Amino acid sequence: MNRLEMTLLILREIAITADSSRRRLREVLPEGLGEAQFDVLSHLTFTTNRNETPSDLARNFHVTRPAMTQTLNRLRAAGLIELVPAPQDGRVRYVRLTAAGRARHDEVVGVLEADIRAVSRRFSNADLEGLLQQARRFRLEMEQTAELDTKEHSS
Amino acid sequence: MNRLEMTLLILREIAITADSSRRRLREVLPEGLGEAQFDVLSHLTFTTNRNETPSDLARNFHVTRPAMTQTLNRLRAAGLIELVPAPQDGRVRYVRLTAAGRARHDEVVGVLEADIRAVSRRFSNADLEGLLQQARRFRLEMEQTAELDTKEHSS
DNA sequence: GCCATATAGTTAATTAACTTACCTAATTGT
DNA sequence: ACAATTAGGTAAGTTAATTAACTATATGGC
Repeated sequence: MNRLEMTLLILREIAITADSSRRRLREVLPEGLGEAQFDVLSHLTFTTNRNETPSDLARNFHVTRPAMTQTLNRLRAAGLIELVPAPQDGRVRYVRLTAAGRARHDEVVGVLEADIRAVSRRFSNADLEGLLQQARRFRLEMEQTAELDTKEHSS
Repeated sequence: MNRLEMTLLILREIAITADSSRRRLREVLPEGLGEAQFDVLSHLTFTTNRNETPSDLARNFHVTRPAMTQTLNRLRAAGLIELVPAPQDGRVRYVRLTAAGRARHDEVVGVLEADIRAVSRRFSNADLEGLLQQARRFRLEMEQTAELDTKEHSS
């Protein structure tokens, strides 16, 4: 088996795993909280007080700004985030997680934690560390290749 | 960093990588061929002459039968698959890849191959083999945990 | 200072890919 | 022979995305 074939198989495993965890997340999400919304909520819990704007989030998640507007609207309607105006720039709004938003996120994570813990128990510390390192390297190489592609396309 | 945290980070890397490759696929897909359709096409190229039914495919992809009906309808409308009636069972139809379907699939794969090759070149044979093995093991443990969850739910 | 241009955000319309609820036809087990 | 299961499909609705077009604010060159 050559490297091309192995890389294809690695991508397949990654796709299946991502799909599987995605499916589990969907089962656990409460009524009215969609996947895209949870992803943003989750991101915000890691980056509080960084004054992120809707545009920043759109870039971060690789979606268009209207897509992010829609996601943020739903989160705001549910009271899970707030948009506060930026003092220096009248165009800009900062996205802020509310207490309710943080609570809702933590509920979901609480349910998922049991599953993730069950998986983590099957591996040694060293195995997890190795996999994490390799997976991260693989991801970085992928993104670098993707960048080259987009630059080619724009030329 | 404990095992739970490492597992979370691994899942994050996997999610990002899957998303990235998905995005690249979307860029490459020709007008009128959606992701779900390509996935089915791709699956069929690996399993020709196995007499798979729409139900089989729905199970395989973890989607409902109406979802698969829709995907197959589009593929059939584009002439990329055929549904042939099963001789022994009047309810069943077998899904068959057409020559046009195989050709369309191969075109897309041809474009993607350059990218995958670029990534594969950055890794040693041993690294890829190690990552593949670990990624597969991780996937299997995930699926096993997911199975337990669904059984709990049905009891 | 003024205007061209870029940037932030939004609205409207459309699409892909799902879901659930419900229906029909064919098969199977007792 | 007939009740229950299975294969397939229709209809209607949802989520998350897209592109096109709009408004409002900011900025850089002359």
